[in-house]
Amino acid sequence: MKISTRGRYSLRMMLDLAQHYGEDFISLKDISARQDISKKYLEQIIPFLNRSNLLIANRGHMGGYQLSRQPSQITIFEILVSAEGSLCPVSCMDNEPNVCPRANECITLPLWQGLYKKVYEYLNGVTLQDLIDNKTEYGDYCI
Amino acid sequence: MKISTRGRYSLRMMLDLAQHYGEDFISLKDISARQDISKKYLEQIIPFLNRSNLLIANRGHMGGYQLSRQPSQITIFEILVSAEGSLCPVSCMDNEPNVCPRANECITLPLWQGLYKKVYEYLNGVTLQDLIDNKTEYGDYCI
DNA sequence: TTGAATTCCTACCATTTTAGTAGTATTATA
DNA sequence: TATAATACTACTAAAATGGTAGGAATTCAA
Repeated sequence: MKISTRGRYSLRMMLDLAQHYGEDFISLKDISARQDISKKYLEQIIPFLNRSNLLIANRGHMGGYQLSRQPSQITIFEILVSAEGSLCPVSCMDNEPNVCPRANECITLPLWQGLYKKVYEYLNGVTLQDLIDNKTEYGDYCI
Repeated sequence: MKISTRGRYSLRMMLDLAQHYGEDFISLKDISARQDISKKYLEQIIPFLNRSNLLIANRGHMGGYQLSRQPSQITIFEILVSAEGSLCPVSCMDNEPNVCPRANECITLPLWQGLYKKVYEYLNGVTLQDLIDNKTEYGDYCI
């Protein structure tokens, strides 16, 4: 039930790009230096975001990346799904529904669906801009 | 961001025990047969629940397990935390807070805290009895 | 008091996932 | 054409996941 580094690093990359939104293309070298994450690893992660059309990429000299939309138009849900794949809490919810033969009588499925709904609603309600503006609502919940 | 089989199997075990609450001790052999999960694997998983005082265990002939409380007094959150360890979405939230040196200026931490709050509130609001009664609120959310 | 049923404990193992590193090809621009 | 950047492919070490196996300890009933 953890977000992997792929998801966390992806979010930090996207936030870095959001904080430089409106400027020229931002290179992974710069992001790597600012975020202190190996550039080679960022190279490996960024295709997931690129495929989801969250970015505009430019190769070659002076190349790099830009957000394809304004930071206020990109939700955290989109980013994490792109980076991590499905955020469904159980894999039997992925792809087509009811792929599990027990789905109809499964007493736990409604629980997982309800949990997913909460996760979706929350993460889809927060944008990159919200995080930059520190607008996130949260409590002191830990452990 | 997936619940592992340890968490899912634990929940199914607890539900099985809940459905036989008030009866004698229930053996893993019976649970294994009903739930179609290897008894040997259940043996390995159940100590996590036992340590959290969710169960009463009895060894030997006619032994087995019982819930230590009524099904309406055991929340899904308790079960999953016992089985999976912390449900915090990022490991930097585990154990003592602010263990990460960047915690104070971390722009993403409030997001993870907010997400955890939602997960906690939801899973702590559902009991074993709720699942048995099919009282879970959920939507049609799936990828 | 012996045998069967059961939990409890420890060790082992194969597979998959995670978190990278490395090298090289490709592309764009100055 | 040199250079700076992405893009792609392959490799790898370590950890987590999802088990299996064997036997010790315990309890009860015949």
